[in-house]
Amino acid sequence: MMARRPTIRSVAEEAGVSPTTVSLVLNNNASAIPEATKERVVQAVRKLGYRPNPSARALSSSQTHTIGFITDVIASSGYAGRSIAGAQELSWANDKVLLIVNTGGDAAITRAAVDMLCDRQVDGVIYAAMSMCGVDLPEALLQIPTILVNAYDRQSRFPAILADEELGGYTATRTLIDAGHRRIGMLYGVPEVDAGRERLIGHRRALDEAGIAFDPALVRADCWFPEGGYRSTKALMTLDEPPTALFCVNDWVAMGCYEAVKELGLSIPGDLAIIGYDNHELAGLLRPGLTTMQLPHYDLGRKAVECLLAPAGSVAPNAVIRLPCPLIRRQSV
Amino acid sequence: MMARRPTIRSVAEEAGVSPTTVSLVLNNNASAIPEATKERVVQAVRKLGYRPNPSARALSSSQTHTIGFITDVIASSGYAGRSIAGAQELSWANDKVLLIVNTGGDAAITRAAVDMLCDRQVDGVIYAAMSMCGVDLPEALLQIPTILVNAYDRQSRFPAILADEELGGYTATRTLIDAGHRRIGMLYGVPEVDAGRERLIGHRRALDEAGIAFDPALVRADCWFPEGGYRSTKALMTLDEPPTALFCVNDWVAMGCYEAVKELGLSIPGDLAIIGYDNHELAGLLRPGLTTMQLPHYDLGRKAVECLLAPAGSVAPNAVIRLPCPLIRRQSV
DNA sequence: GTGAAAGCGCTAACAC
DNA sequence: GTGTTAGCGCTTTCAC
Repeated sequence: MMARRPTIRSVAEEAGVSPTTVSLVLNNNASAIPEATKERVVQAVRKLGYRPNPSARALSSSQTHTIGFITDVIASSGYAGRSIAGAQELSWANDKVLLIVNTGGDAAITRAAVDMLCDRQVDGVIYAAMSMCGVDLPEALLQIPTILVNAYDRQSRFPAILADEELGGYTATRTLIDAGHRRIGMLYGVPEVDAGRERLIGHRRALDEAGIAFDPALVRADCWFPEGGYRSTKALMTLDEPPTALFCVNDWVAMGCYEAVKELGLSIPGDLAIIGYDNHELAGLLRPGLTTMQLPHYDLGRKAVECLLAPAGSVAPNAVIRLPCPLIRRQSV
Repeated sequence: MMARRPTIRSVAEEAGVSPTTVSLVLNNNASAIPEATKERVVQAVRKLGYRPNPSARALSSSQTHTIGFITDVIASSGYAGRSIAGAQELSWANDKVLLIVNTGGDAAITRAAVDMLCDRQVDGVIYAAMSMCGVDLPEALLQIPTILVNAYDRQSRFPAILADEELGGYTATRTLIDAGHRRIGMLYGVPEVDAGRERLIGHRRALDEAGIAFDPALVRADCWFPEGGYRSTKALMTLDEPPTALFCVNDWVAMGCYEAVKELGLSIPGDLAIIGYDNHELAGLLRPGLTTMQLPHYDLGRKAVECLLAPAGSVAPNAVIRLPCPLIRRQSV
C-alpha cells in the first residue's frame, strides 16, 4: 500500500488556511497575503513534502511547463545532443522540461509530432535541423510559439536561430591572413549545402578586405568527406604556385588534407596552414591539433529557449538571429 | 478569437450518446457496445476532429503515456542520440512520448530529475549512461518501472540492458582468427573502463578456443585515443615477431594504428589486419574502410522501451539483458 | 486578506 | 448496453 502524495488540500489543512491561499502563495500571486500566513503555508509544504501535481495544474491552467523539441535527425554526430543540452539547461533553470520528438525527416511524422505537441499543450516548440536548411512546417505550429534552430522557415513565419556561417568563413580566412598568408585556398563543399556557400562568401569577404585577389584556381568544390580533401589537397599542392594555407569547409575535409600533406612529405603548419570547420570530436586529437571554427549548437539551443521564454511579441516572427562560431585555436595555423 | 477544441462532451452530443460511451469506445473498453453505436461515435470524432486532452486524461487516469529518459551525457558523440532514437521509435509506435532530461552526470540534478519525473507521473523511466558503468540511482525510482541502458545498478534493483562487450571482443578476435591470423595483438583500453576489460576477456576466450596461447607481449594497455594507438602500434610492429593482426579497443585507437602503419610503410590489411570497436562515424571514411564492432545503442534504447511496455513483472528487477554488437565488415581485415 | 465554489476534460464505479 | 455521477488536484473568479 503506497502512501498517497499530499494534495493542496492537505497542505491547506496543515497550515490552517484554504487551498486558494496555498495556491496563491505557491504561484507568487500572493502580493496581498501577509508574510505570516505565507510562512505558515511554506512550513506546511515543507513538512508534508508537498509537490504540486503537474497534470492537475496543466488541466486547470492550460500551462504544461513543457517545451516541445523536434529534431529531424538526432542519431548521427552529437550536434543534436548539444542543442538539446543547451535548450534543456535553460529550460530546467526555468522549471520547464523538454518533450523531444525525432522525426527522421519524415513529413508525416513531423505533422503527427506537431499535433501531439498541440494536444499536450506545450508552452512552445523548437524545431532543430541537423544541417542548416530551409524547411516547410505544418500550419498547426502557428498556434504555438515556435522557433527554428539551425533552420529557417521558407515562408518566414517563425523566427530562426542560426550559426553565422558567413562570419565563420570570414573569421577562418581572416585568421589565415593574420598569420601572414596571402595565397589561401578553400576546399569548398557541395553547392546544395547552404552552410558551405555562406562560408565561401565569408572567405571572399576576408580576401577582399585584405586586398587579396580571389583566385578561382585555389578553390576546389566537391569536397565534403576526407577523400575529397585528400584529392583536392594533392591537386592544389602540385600547382605551380601552391597555396600556403587552406580553409576547409569542414573538419572531415581537413582530415583528408592532413593525410595528403603527410604523404607529400610536407608539414603542418610549416608548409601548409589548415583551418577547418565544425570542431569535430577528433579535431583536437589530430597531430597537429586542428584549428577550426566551432558550430554553436549548444548556444543555439539555449538561445531558442531564451526567445521562447521572452515576453510574447519581443521576437518578431521573421527574426533571424545569428550566433557566432567561436574560433578554436590549435596548432594547424 | 480562437476556436475551442472539441471536448468529449461535444462528441457525445454529436453522436447522441453520453460521454461515458465515447470514452469507452475511444479506450477500447467497448466490448459491450454494439458496432452501430461505435460507428456513430467514430464518425462524430472524425467530423469534429476531436483529439482527447492528455492533461485531463492524465489527471483522471494517472497515466501520462510518457516515458522519462534520463541521460548522463547527451552532448558528445552521437551515442545518446541513437539510444533516444531507438527508444522514441518504439514509444511513438505505442502512443507514448519521451520526456528527456540530461543530468551532465550531476547527482543532485539526477535526483531532481527523478523527482520531476515522479511528479509528472511518467509511465516508466529509462536511465541511459554514456559509457557503460555501474550507477547509484535515487530511491524514488523504486516507485516507477525503471530500466537502465548501458549501465547497471550497483544494488541490482533495476534491470539493465547492455551491449555484450565480451561477446563483441570474442567476435572481433574470432574474425581475425578466421581470416587466418595466429599472432593477434590487442590494444586494450584503460582498466577503469568496464567495456575495455570485457572486450579483453572476450579476446582471450577467442584465443583459447582456437588453441592460441595468449602472449602478454602482444597486449598493450593505456590506449584510448589515436595517440595511444599510434605509439603502441609502433612498439608492437618493431617486435622480433610482430603481430599480423590487431584488435583495437575502440576506433580512435584504430585510427592511431592506421597512422603508424602508414608511416612504417606497411599496408592494411596486407601487413597488418586491424579491427576496431564502436563503428565511429569516420570508420567508413578511412582508407581502407575500418572493420569494426558496432555498439547497438539504437537497439538498447528500443529494448528498454520494450521491457517497460511488457506486462509488469515480466522482467526481473535484477535482469541483465545483453544485446550483441554487430560486426561491420569493411576492408581492414 | 481569505475562502467558497465552479470548473478544467476526462475516467470509472455504479445504477438502470 | 448506456447514462449518471463523483471525482482526479489544481486554478481562479467572485464574494465576504
